Amino acid sequence: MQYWLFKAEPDVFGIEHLAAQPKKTGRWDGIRNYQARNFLRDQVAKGDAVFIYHSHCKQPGVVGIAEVVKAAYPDPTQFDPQSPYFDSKATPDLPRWVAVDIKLTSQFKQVIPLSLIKQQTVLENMVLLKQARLSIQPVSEQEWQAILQLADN
DNA sequence: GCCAACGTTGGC
DNA sequence: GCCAACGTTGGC
Repeated sequence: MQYWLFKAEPDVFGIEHLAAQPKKTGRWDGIRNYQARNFLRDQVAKGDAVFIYHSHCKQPGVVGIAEVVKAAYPDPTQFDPQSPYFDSKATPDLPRWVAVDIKLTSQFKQVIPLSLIKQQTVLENMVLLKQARLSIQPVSEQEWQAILQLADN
């Protein structure tokens, strides 16, 4: 089993939206970056554990944990002209982008803020800190445990 | 809202 | 294939 961090903008689709889905399970779609896509398509597997991270908001940080319940499949939004994620170069025969389904398993009482993560020596090599703009990224087991210890519950 | 970092596009 | 122009991300 592998660990991941998925970024979300809470104004668009954040942990609150996921929590409001039936069975707290929803589609993680709209990923339009090749490096993130490759992780999602080739490595993210059913049963993997995911930190949900809120970016572009007042208090950026890790807000909860989800589990991958369905591995990569073609992201339907790429075929939908009404969707902001529509891609005219993608076809059902040659899909370009993928989505996964995740189920919310834990919502932290308090955000684990980026500012706190930055203070941890064990976390200084996190992809989150090294490569700021990657929206799907691997997390090592050591990093996973260190962040869990920062959770207030 | 600003701006640095970095990804993508397209002319040549 | 290079690289300038442009667009997006995301912390602050």
